[in-house]
Parts: sequence; C-alpha cells; structure tokens
Amino acid sequence: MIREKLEHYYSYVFEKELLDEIEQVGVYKKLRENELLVDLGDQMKGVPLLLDGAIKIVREDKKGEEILLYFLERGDTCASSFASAISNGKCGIRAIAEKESEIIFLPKEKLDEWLVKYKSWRNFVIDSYNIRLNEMMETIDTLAFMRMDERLYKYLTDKAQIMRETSLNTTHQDIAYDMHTSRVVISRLLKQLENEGKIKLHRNKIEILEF
Amino acid sequence: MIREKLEHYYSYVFEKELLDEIEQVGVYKKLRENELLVDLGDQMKGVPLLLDGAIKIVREDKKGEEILLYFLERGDTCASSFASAISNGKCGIRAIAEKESEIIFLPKEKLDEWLVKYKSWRNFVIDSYNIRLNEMMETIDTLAFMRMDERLYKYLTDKAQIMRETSLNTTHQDIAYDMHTSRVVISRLLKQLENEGKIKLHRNKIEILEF
DNA sequence: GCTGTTTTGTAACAAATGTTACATATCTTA
DNA sequence: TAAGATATGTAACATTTGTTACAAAACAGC
Repeated sequence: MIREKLEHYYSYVFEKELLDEIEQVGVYKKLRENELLVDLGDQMKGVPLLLDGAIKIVREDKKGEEILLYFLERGDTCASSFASAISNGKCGIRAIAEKESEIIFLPKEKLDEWLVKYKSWRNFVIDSYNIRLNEMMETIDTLAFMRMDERLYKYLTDKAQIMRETSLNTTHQDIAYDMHTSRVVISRLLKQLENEGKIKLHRNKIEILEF
Repeated sequence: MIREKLEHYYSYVFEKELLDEIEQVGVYKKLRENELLVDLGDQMKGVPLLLDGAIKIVREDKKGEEILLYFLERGDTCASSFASAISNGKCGIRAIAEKESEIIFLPKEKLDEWLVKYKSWRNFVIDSYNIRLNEMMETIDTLAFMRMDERLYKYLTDKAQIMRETSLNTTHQDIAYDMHTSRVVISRLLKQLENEGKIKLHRNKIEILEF
C-alpha cells in the first residue's frame, strides 16, 4: 500500500531503484489533524516525504509570537528538516498537520548517499530547496507589500486551495494567530470581505465565494 | 592571484582537487560599487562565489516596489542563482554590489557533476541553501515582529557589520528604498535614534555609536 | 429548558506608519 | 559667488493597525 502511494506521487520524480530503496528504509506514518510533526529546536533524524494531506509550517520568535510561513502539500518535503538532518543542526520551524496526513520518513543516513547515487534525488533536493526559497520570498512579498485586508484574503484563498475545500473550518482567533495580529482586526476585515461579497461568515466556518 | 584568494577563503571548505577544478573553469570578475550582478528574470549561466566585498540581494514585486532580503559576504554564494542555473529557471531577485567586490563565476555545467564527485561541494551547496533559508526566516521575523524603529536600527547595525565600517555612506532615501517605506518616515526615526544617542547624523553619512 | 463557555460583532480610542507640503541646509558647478 | 541640485528637518494631517471593553449570539452539557 505504501508502494502504491509512493508510485502515485513519486513515480515521475524518482528512478525505480530509488523508489525500491525508499520502500525498504522509509517509515510510513499517519498524522492526525493538529499532530505536531516537528517542533522548534528539534534535531531531525530524517526527512518527511509528504504522501497526502497538508502540513502547516510556522515560525516562532523568542517571545513566542508566531507567524505562518507556508503550507506543504503532497509531493513536498520539508527543506528545513533536510538541513537539520544532514548537518545535525536544529530546526528553526514548527510543523503541524493541518488535516490528516500521510508521510514517509527517510533516515538521514541515506540522504547524502543518494545524492551521489541518484540524479533524480539530486534534482528533487535542489528543487525542494528552490520551491521553499520561492515560497519564503512570496511570504516576504506578502508581509512587505500587502495591507492586512489583502493578506487576509490571500490567506483564505491559499488555505482553501491547500485544503481542497471552498469552506474553511476555523475561528477568527486561529487566523489571527497565523497572521500575527489580533482577533478584533481579523473580525473587522472579515466582515468587510463579507460586505464586498467575497466570503460568507458562519460560526467556525468561512465560505469563500470568490477566488 | 586568484588561487591565493581562493585558498584564503575556501581552503577549509573545499578539497584540493575541487580547488584545482575551480581554478581551471572559474571566471574571475571584479565588480564596481553598485554594479548589477543579477537582475530579476535573469537566466543564470553559472553561480558566483564571493571572494570579497558585499552583495545586496533585493526582491521586487510586479509594481516595482523593492525590499532588501539580505547581504552576501565573502565565502557566500547566491542560492537563488544556483537554483536558476541548475534548473534553467528564472531568478527571482536582483543582486547589486554594495561595494567593490570580487567573485568567481562557476559554469553551470559543473554544478551537478561536482555534487557527485565531491563531498565538500555537496556540503557547501546544502549549507548555502540552509544559510539562505535561515536568512530569509530572519527577514520574515523582522517584517512580522518588529516595529519600524527597531527594523531601522537593525538595518543600520547589520549593514555596518557587512561593510566592516562604523559609518555608513548613504542617504535617508536609499534606506527608505531598502526598507520599503518613505523617506520622511526614515528621517523621523533616524532623528529619534540620534536623540537616544545611538547614532549621529551627517549629510550622506550615518555614524553608529552603539552596537 | 438553564448555565457556562466559546465565538463573533462593534464602538471608541490609541499608536504606528504613510502622505503632503514646505523650509532649510549643504553640495556642485558654471 | 550665484544658481541649481540634492539632502535633510519638520509640521499637519490621513490611514492603517492595534487595544480595550462590552454585548450578543451560538453552542455544549446537563
């Protein structure tokens, strides 16, 4: 069954021999919604390959203030873990399953070995880093160039896409945590978006009418 | 002379055989102050290794609004170029020499080859990506968690360190561009920092009194 | 049903940042 | 030295974002 899912998402990415190796040494794991996958300061023993679901990557500063960096989808891996695993350093982020997810954990001993052996692995690692760098740049653009109302709308539509839903089950407070602002600000701007006809508000649920 | 500089900054990073190869295929280049090294949308034909100087990495959105991402110092390479070079993609940033700098340009044909051949090259590439990811996270922290006055003071002290000077030759307008705000805001906050005794203002020059 | 808890709505105000407008100072160069 | 050009200082005001306080609505468990 693992092989099936692997083939499904990664057969065009990895060579057959590499898929075989992954099947042998990879550890399959199912994550419950809201389960913590990586915490701040963790020393990773490997890297997760995401088979299905959605993982939220969050940054926290010394004072415990949080902000959402980006989401991982199936086919993604966590570049920050890769870093931490291969160099025995600490992880600067927190990763939480946003919904039920499935991953394969690859032991760090193999990471460098595969770089030598498999061209497809080298491409995958480099690509992953690039995707992550670009994602970070987009986050920076968002923070630097957009006003809160635009950021909020982007947050809602992005998250809906990741979750593959047109409604989000979330509270105003949760959004405020992700965007590092206050609940009152979010409520105010959500109401504004509702008046513009872009969303519809319910208790614990936001329907997105316009993408 | 190139060999000398290479040895000086990279002899502890790269194996001897790799240093030899770099000397053979690398193209040395001197950059004048303010010279453009990489522009938005460029398709990189290789990656620059920074031997000396300081390179400013800037992000620009569609509307032409800019913000400083980070600086490169000697020993650094541009992860974003690496990305662009190896995958024939476009570069999402702009790189400008902040002062006279020296680089060695490595042709993209070698990049993947060396990943297979040299452990030290693999480490260097992975490390570079990690350093850049961390730098980006710090930029995000700064944007998300700090007020403008704190950001400004951090900008001044960071830049002074990169430039290895205690005074910066710059105008309020230039700082405003880097921080994506208006000149008036910067002038106001600089005056405030001066009143707090942390800096001293001159025309075209800011002296930093407290680090 | 009733009661406590969670979530949302909103007003009133405070603080931070952005904008416009203009004055003054300093440098450059003819 | 006079005449622009560039850089800085500052006031007054606008907008955006954050904070406090409280009320009302929706839900959960009994």
